[in-house]
Formats: sequence, structure tokens, C-alpha cells
Amino acid sequence: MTDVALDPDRSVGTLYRKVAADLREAITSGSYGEAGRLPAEGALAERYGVSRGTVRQALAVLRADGLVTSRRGTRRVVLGNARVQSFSELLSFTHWARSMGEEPGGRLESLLRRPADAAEREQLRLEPGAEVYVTLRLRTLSGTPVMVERTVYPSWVGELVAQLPADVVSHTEPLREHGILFTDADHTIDVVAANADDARLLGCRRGSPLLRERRRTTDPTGIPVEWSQDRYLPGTVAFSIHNSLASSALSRHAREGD
Amino acid sequence: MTDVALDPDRSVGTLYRKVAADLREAITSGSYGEAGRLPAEGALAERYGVSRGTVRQALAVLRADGLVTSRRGTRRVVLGNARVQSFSELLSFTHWARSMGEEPGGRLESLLRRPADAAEREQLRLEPGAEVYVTLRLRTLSGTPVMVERTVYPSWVGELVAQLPADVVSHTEPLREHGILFTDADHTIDVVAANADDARLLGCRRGSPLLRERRRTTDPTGIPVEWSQDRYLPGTVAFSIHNSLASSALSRHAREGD
DNA sequence: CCGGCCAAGTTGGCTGTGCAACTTCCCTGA
DNA sequence: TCAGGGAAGTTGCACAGCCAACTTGGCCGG
Repeated sequence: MTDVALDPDRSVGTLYRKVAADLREAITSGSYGEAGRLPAEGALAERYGVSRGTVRQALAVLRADGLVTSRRGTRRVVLGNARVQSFSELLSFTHWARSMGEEPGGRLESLLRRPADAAEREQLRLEPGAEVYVTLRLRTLSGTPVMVERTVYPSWVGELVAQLPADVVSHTEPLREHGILFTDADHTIDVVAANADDARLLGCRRGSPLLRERRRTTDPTGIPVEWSQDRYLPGTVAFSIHNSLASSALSRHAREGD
Repeated sequence: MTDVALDPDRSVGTLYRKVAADLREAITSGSYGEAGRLPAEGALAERYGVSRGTVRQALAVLRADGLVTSRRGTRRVVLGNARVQSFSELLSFTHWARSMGEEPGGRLESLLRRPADAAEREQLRLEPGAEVYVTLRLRTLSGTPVMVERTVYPSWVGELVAQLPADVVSHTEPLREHGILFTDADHTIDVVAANADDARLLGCRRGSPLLRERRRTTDPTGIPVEWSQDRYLPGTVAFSIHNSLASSALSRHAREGD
């Protein structure tokens, strides 16, 4: 059930990804110990029969994932060895659930088409007067409700979504068949109180806290393809991030107006 | 008040950071437009008088921050231009607050020394019988309570923390003077209900929802220096992340036991 | 026994080169 | 008018080499 197309490491071809995948495997299986030192770049280059630059590219992947340190003058050190392998799962609830061995489900509660409001035009970069498709879906893990998903699609995507059967589990996978790819996303995570719909669908009290993830996703060309707001029941999921002074993609910011 | 030592871009010396900083400035100021195309790598190399490899290194920084796309065959495209500049602020509440123009405050509620329990030994990688320092601090923005911070330090760090005055605003800055650096961190974000202490300090009801960030921080060598649990009042902060199929450091995972 | 200096080892940074894969756009031909 | 082919442009990937900055550990001297 692993989806090669969504796994950066194991995808076809390039040398540095193969090296990265092999090193990741070795690290997570404990070959280098809890806080052990990795071989030098030169040694790895010789072992794999590649240039030092290629090894460095592979190690940059592992460093970005928080698996190893990286500082001038000393060998790399294992930071953590108990880590999930693929980190691109944030782009698809379905893919994430399956990679955990859970059975994802989705039930379409409503779907409508209407003119985009100002905020939606801003997020999806649409012209005034453009229309959007708005969906409300209840998502489940192995049958139990976990999350309410409100998604706004630009019309050229929404037209395809509207044709999907109401009980389809994944939206991104059939869209991929039509050449619509979800590759980049900005996420904002905070807490919000459940409204009447949330409470009814998730089976919680109105006003009870939910973990909210707002997400704007773009395709490889940078064109926005969805703007979504997911509300999770507390205790079902947590978000995990690694950051380092040497480059990261996370920030904490004060709440602006919604 | 900008802290050069914590700003990856503007820090001294290297060419690719200067190029990255310059390009970031140009992008966020709108020089390339909303979804505009960047110049080709070769053109940038010539403009800055550096090699193409150096330009690529600079662009990798911007790509990791979610500022531009990056795909084979076509020029890079601006993804978003309304972004805060430094993304390494997650390592220090004080530094983050100041970069927003807010006045951070901190009041030590309690500090004690005791043997580490099993979970703490696991997180801080301590031997059985090792002792830890535990602090409880109320943190404020411009005077208003925002967050309760519970931090566990290994003794070699805690001994220094214990000597700081109770009203010191930043812990990481004086520790840096002693050569203890906070460079890498793993964060986990979820929702939790306020307990009696939280409610008293933050002025909210017991059981009301708080945004929780658990964080394990290591120094450049990979040695854990703190394990902290921060609880934010809703509506005060949100966490923001960018991820891409081309490498990221974020994952969503099911809750395990605490 | 301790402190400091020095050499070896290691990663960071930068350059230059070459080719493959891919996108875009124009032009041609039906 | 539209589909297709092809050329030009651009990024991804890999190789090789060089030096600087930094860490570590051992040796030497006090």
C-alpha cells in the first residue's frame, strides 16, 4: 500500500535519494546507535561509489528531517532513530491514514457552488466574480469520526470534485489522474471552538475545543488548488515538526484576523 | 533589536546567505510580482558574480521557506510574498516576541530539583538516578499572560538556570553566554485542557482548551538541553508551516500515550 | 597532573563542467 | 483552425577539485 509517487526517498532514479533512503534505513534500524557518529562523507562516498557532493545531498535530506546533526569539524551524529519514514503525508489525509495502517473514510455532507468571497479570492488568487466549489466532509479513521474538513476549490478543480461519488475516500488521488497535483502547502495550526455543525458531525459538545489546521495547497506551478480548514477532535492527532537553526520552514506568529 | 546570531540569512560571511537574503527581500517587497517568474539561475549567477551552484544553494533556502516553487524545465515562480523573514524563532519565545515588536515577559513560579522519572530520562537521554531541574514559568506579551511553560533541564544546564534571577526574561540568551546553544528542536503540537495551575496563572477556566507545544531541544552536538511543555491561551498564537513534496520536516501522527 | 599547542580529521563553502529531463513556445503542415 | 514536432531555455543531478573553518585528541612541557 505504499505509494511510491508520494515518497520522496524511494522514488525512481536519482542516486542521492537512494543513498538517503539507505542511510535512513540504517539509522532508524539503529545501526549507528542512539547518539552514534555517522561515517565521514568521504567514507560514505567510497562505500556507495558516488561523489562526495552526492553524499552531501543525501545527508541534507536527513538533516532536514531532523535525523542527524551537521556541523563543521566533526562527524554527523544521530539525533533520533524512532521516526516515521515519509514526511510528505501532510498533503493527503488518506495517504497519511493508510501509512499508519488505519482505514480512512470520508462522507460528503454538502457540496455547493457559489461566487467566491474576498478572502477566498485572495487565497485562491481568483478574479472578482469567479466561482468556487465548497465541500463539507466528515472524515473517519477505522469508522470513528475524527475530523471535519471544509474545502474551497477553484472552479476548474471543483468541477472534477463535483463529479466524484459522494463516498469516495480520497479526493487527491482521482484528481491526480486528471493531472491535478498537490505538491506545496502552507499550514496554520491553532485551536477553535466547535460550532453546531462540528458538534453534530463529530459527536462533541458545542464550544468544545478542536485542533484546527488551515491549509492552502498549490500545484507544482504555484497555482492554488484548494483552501481547506480541517477541525480535529482533541486526542486523535498531533502535529510534529523538526526545526533547526540551519534552515527550517516553521514559524510561530500572532493571530491576525481570520 | 534584531539578533544577528539567530538570523540564518543575515549572519556573517557566506555568499549564498547574502544572495538568499537579497532575493528574499526582493520577493517580499514584490519586485517579482504576485506569482511572477524569477530570473534563471544562470542570470542570477552573473548578476551576483557567483557560480550557479551558489545561486542554487541560495534558492534552496527560499524553497524550503515556501517562498518559491522549483521544478525542472521552467523558471521558479513566487509562491507567497507576505511572509515573516526569519524562521528560526521557534527556538526562543523571547526572540520571537521581540521580532514582532511585542515586549516579552517571564515570571518564575517555581523551580525545583529532583530525580528524573523514566520519561524524562528517555527524552533527555540521562542515566538512571540522574537529577533534573524543573521550572514553571508564566510568560507574557506586553504584560498580558499568554503561556505557561514547564521545562525540564538536565542538571548541567539546570544549575545555570537556577542561578538566574527570577524575573529574567530570556533563559536561552544567558545560557548562550555560558556556551550552551539551542539549535535543533522537535515540536509536537496538540490541544489539552487547562489544569488548576494553568487556570490560575492564565486566568482561564479549568478544563478550557489550550494549545500545547511540547519541545525537545538539543545543542549542536545533539545532546538534549531541555524538554519543555508550553501551553498557550487560544487566540494568542498559531503555528505556521510550509511543506512540499520536495522535502519537508513536518508530519502528522496519531497520539500515543503521554 | 594539568594546561596549552599542534596536527589530523571532518564538514562548509565555492567554483567549474557536463549532461539529462522537462517545459514552453513557435512554427509548420494538414 | 488545430495538432504535432522541434528548438531553445531552464532546472535537476552528478562529478571533481580546492581551500577555509572548525573539532577532536594526543603530545609535550611546565
